[in-house]
Amino acid sequence: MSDRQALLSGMALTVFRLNGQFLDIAEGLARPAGLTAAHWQVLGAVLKEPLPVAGIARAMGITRQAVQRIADLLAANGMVEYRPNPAHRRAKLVAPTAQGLEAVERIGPAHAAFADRLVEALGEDRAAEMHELLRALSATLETLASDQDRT
Amino acid sequence: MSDRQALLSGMALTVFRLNGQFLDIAEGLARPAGLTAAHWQVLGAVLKEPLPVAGIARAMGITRQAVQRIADLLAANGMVEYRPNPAHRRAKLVAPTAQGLEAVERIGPAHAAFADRLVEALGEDRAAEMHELLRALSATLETLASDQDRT
DNA sequence: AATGATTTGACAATATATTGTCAATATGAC
DNA sequence: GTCATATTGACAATATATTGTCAAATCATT
Repeated sequence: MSDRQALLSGMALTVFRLNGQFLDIAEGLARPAGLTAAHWQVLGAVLKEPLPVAGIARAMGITRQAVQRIADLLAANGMVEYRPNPAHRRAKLVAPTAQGLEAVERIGPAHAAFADRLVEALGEDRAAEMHELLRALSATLETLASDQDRT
Repeated sequence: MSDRQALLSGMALTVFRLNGQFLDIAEGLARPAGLTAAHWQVLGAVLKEPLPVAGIARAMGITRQAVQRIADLLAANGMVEYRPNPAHRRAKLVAPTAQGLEAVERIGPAHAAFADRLVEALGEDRAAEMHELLRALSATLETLASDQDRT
C-alpha cells in the first residue's frame, strides 16, 4: 500500500472517529434538554428560517426520509410545527414552536462551555484554522467525487 | 450564539459531511471488488494481524455487534475465517482468507489512483498536515470528553 | 397553455445499528 | 488457588437508516 493510500485511509478512519466523537458530544449536550443529537440537528436547521423537509435534508446532506422521520417526531413532541408553504402546497414548512426554541436555548450554556474548552485546548487561531481546513477538505472531496461521476 | 459555539457547530456539521463523503468514496472503491465500505473496513482491520471481533470493534471505535454482523457476513462469503484463539477459547480470531486478500487487492489500484488525485488536489504537504490536524482534533476531543465524564 | 422532467412527501420493505441480557471465559487481587 | 470483576460472543428486541415506488405538485422548455 502506497504512502498516499495510507494517508487517505488514515484520514477516512480519523474522520469516522471524529464523526462518532462529535455525535457523542452532541448527544451529551442535547440530552438534558430532552433532545437527541438528531433532533437538535434538525431543529437547528430551521432556527434561522423554516424549511421544507427536503430542504433540510439538502442543507445537511442526509436523506429526506431520515429528516422526515425526525421532523414527525419533533412535531409529535410539540417542538416543531408544519406551516403552509406559499411556494409549494405539499412541501409544508418545518418551523420551531416556542417550546422548540426554548429547548434549543436550554442547550446554549453547556454548548458554549464546551466550545470554550475546545477553543482553549486548541488555541484560538488553530481552532479557526482547523475549521477552515475541514471545509477545504470537504470541498476538495466534492470536486473529486464529481470528477469521478463524470468519468 | 457565540462565535465559539458557531465554530464548534460548524466543525461538527463539516465532520458529519466529511463522514458521508468518505463513506461514499469508500463505497465506490469497494463495490467493484464485491465489497461494501463496511466489509472493506472490517477486512482491512485484520490484514496486519487477525483479531477477535471485540478487538476489531475496539480498534475502530464501533460496536462489537456491528462488527460481529459484518464478520459473520464476510465469513459466509468466504472472505474471512474464524481461527481458534490461543489466548481465549471463545473469542475466535477473524482472519482474511485468500479470497478476502484478493478482494482487498483488487481495490488497490483505484484506491491508489484516488489517493493520488486527493494528494495532488491538496498539495503534498498540506495533505500530510491535514491528517495530522484531524488526529490532533480527535485526540483533543477525547481529552475533553473524558474530562467531562470525570465531572 | 401544453408537456416532459424534477421535486416533494407518503408509504412500504429491507438493511443496518444500538441496547440490553446472558452465560462462558479470562483477568487481577488477595 | 479463590473470588470478584471485566471481557467476550450469542441472542433478542428495538431503534434508526436506506432504498424503492408512487402520485401530487412544481418547474422549465417550448
